[in-house]
Amino acid sequence: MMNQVKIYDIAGAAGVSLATVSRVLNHPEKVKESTRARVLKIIKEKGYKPNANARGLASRRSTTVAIVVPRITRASVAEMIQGIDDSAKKYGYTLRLFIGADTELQRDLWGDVIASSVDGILFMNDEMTPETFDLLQKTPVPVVFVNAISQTTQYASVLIEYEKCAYEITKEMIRRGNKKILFISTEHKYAVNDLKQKGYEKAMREHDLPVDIIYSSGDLSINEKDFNEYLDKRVPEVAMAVRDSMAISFMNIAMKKGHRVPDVLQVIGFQNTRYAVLSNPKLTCVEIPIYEIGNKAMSFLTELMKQNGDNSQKDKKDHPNLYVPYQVIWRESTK
Amino acid sequence: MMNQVKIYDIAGAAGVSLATVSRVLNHPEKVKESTRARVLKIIKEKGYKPNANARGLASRRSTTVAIVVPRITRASVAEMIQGIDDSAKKYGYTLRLFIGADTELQRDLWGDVIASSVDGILFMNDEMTPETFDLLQKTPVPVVFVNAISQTTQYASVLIEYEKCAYEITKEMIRRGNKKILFISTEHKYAVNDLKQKGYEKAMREHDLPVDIIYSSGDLSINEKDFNEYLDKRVPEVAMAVRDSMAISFMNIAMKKGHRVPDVLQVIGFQNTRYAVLSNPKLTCVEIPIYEIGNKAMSFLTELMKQNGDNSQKDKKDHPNLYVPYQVIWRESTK
DNA sequence: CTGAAAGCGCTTACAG
DNA sequence: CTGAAAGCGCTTACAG
Repeated sequence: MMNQVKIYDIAGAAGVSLATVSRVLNHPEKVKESTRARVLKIIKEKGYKPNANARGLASRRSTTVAIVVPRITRASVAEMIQGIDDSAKKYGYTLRLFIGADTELQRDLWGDVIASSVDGILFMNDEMTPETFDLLQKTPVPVVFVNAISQTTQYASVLIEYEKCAYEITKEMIRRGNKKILFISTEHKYAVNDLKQKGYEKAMREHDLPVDIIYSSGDLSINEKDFNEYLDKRVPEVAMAVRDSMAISFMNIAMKKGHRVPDVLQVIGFQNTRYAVLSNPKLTCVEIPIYEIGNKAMSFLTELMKQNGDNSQKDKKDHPNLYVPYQVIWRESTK
Repeated sequence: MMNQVKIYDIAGAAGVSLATVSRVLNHPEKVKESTRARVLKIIKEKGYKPNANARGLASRRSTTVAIVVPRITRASVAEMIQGIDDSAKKYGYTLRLFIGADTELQRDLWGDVIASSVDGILFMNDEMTPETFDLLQKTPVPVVFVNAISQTTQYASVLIEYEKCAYEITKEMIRRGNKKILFISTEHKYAVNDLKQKGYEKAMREHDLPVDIIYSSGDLSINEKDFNEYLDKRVPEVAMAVRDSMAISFMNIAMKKGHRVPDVLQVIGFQNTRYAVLSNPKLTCVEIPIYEIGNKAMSFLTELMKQNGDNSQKDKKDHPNLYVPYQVIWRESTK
């Protein structure tokens, strides 16, 4: 086991006090050019890195942010984290990862987040029970919602305009002459899926077309059962699902029943995961720029953290939602 | 901004010293039943959580482990992290996430890992340059390789027996009467893919069958080009790819060229991601129990961390690889 | 521009 | 079983 090099070692080797070494790292402009260079050289030679715990404790800034997600295996989470990480690196922040949904948050997880003394929180959970809201209120550091909505203007959200987006693509399919348009959503209520549904319904109603929605599980085998039953009764002209995986699952089952895609049935997904390109035919879908969302959320959080440091007494101001542009990727599952 | 409750507040409210509060949390058996209950009650009421930085600094144990991965968006990483997290929760550990490949490790990232004073490291990177090995050697906390190989017995690896696994499935396809078996690997060298290839080659040679390997990119559009070119020349009876996504991509292209799967061409992937179930036909593949691998790696790491605390002077012992059982999931892409 | 000193919020021998 | 005290490795007013 190595002895890690400490700030004392650097100070000793450079012939200065600890304070100076610390300043070289944290306020370089306050140190004379020549001594700064000398100290820096030794820091490099010895490979010195200040202990994050000690630094965090003394400065009350940990340059660490927490990512809080309900599940890490959700299709979009990994890429979002990649976006967050790239931005975090740019600003010199390090990441802590907390995985858990509402119930875990209630129990202990949020306490762990706070105790870890992060400087800010990226919150990706979409269930906002009153209890969770309460926890958020007691949180001493800024929180940004990432691809989720905060339901209050007190917290910033970074996401796309889901309602508008679903509205527009539905309208476009109507314009192309389709009337029987199915909307496939999740059984479990997610705020963002509700928004998509609202957009779909609005477009359908504006054209006096019948709203047709099924709610299914995130579990593929349950999906298959539900979709089989549905397709035994009728075949829509267009099926639009809140997730790529559900769209593809629906498409595969319809094709097995002999309905040709896109001739008879057209299928549209949401997200543009890799699934969309690996499906056969390739899936048309709304591309959610999830990397961008993560990236932007992190950089916005750095701004809030800066303010939070400057004037912690100032009362919380309202934060608008930040919208990231989306686009539709037309592929083989539509004509 | 809330004032976080400190250990002093608890001590004050309970009418005991800080030391006692601390003991209640860390060595409850050393505290009298009645005072323990009283302190615990107040801790709960006030929602007290010890500051992780301070605790880490004072105890030299942060109950935090680092996950180090080259990319978070790799197909298997999310599920592995889920496995790690579930185990970490059980043992009371918290996670830090460091994303970066070999070059970033060299530059700064490994230094960040060390500075964050984690108690242990879960290392998932598959490039082990001599420089990286050097960094590992200087690391003051235990390291466990997760679904990667350490190339030295000094570090434990948790993974499956890739070579054996590829050997056996190749042999099985030979037994079923196939002779033209293609192996599809990545352009970029990954140690685990080399193992798979070795197993494939061994089986082929044992039966005097010609080894046929193509190396392609992880990028799907480049894949498609490579696979198109290959298929213009010949069609194998079996194609086996190191990743599900490559297998599916190959399968889709072959089908577009009119080769029926599985009648003419059979396809096998590695991993058993969700892609495998969303493909049409559904993909046969070797299931890598990636969740289990993460889970087991974390629990093994806790053991090493315990030892590391007990006797940090003891010299490093050799650690064997820990193998997790795999299985083949036969689906529609084979007959 | 630099150093001595206090303090961040804990834990842990050491006494008693 | 409990408390007073030292110390973990830093940062940051405060003097000079």
